[in-house]
Amino acid sequence: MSATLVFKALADPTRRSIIELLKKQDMTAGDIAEQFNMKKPSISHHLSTLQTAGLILSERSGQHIIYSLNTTVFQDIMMWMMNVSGKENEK
Amino acid sequence: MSATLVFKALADPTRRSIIELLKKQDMTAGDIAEQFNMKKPSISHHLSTLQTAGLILSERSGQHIIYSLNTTVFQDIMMWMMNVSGKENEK
DNA sequence: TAGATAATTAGATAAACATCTAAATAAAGG
DNA sequence: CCTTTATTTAGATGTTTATCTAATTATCTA
Repeated sequence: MSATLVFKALADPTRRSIIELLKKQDMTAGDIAEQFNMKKPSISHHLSTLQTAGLILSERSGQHIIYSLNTTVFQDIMMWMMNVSGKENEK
Repeated sequence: MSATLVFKALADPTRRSIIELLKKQDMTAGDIAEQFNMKKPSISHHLSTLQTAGLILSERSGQHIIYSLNTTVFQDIMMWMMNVSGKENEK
C-alpha cells in the first residue's frame, strides 16, 4: 500500500465520485463512464489510477469489466490519519 | 474544507513527513526545513500548501513563524472515508 | 469468421506541480 | 539606521497529470 498513490488517487473529484458510485453497487466501466461528462478513455484512465492505488478491483465478465470497491485500503489510510491526528501531543 | 485540496496536500511524501513532525511538536519554518534535504523556499511552499488545505496553522513569534497541526480537518476526511468504506452495501 | 460492442492503450497537448536560485519582506539587535 | 536572521515571493525549468481523438484488443453473436 503506497500512501502517495492512494492520496493522489483520492485528490481528483471525478475519482472520488467513482468511489461513491461503487459504494452503492458494483458497476461496469461503461456504466461508470455514462455518469460523467467525459469521454470513456478518460474514465478508463481514472479507473486505472484507482486500481493501481488499490482502491478498486476489477473482474471481466464477458465483454464487460465490472469494478468494485476495495475497502481494505481505506482502513489503512484511516489508521495513518488517526495516528497523526491523535491527541497524544499534550504540552 | 475542500477534500481535493486536502488529498492533494497529503499526496506528497515531504508534506506527510512535515505533518508527522508537527504531530510531535510545534516547530518553526526553519526547524522544519532543517529536517529535509531540500531548500527553504521549497519547504515554505509545502507549508503554504498544507496551510491552504487547512491541515496546519501558523503564528508569527518575532522573527520566527511557528507551525502547528490542525487536527479538525483530519476528522472531516476520516468521516468521508468511513462513509465510503462502510459496510452498508450488502447484496 | 465478420460485424458490433466494450474497454483499453497510444499519442498529443495544455495545465498543474515540485524544485531551484534570486529577490523581497519582516523583525531583532547593535 | 544598518546588518543579520528568518521566511516568503517571484520567476524559471523539468516532470507529472487530465483530457482528448484515434487506434487496438477482447468478446459476443449472427
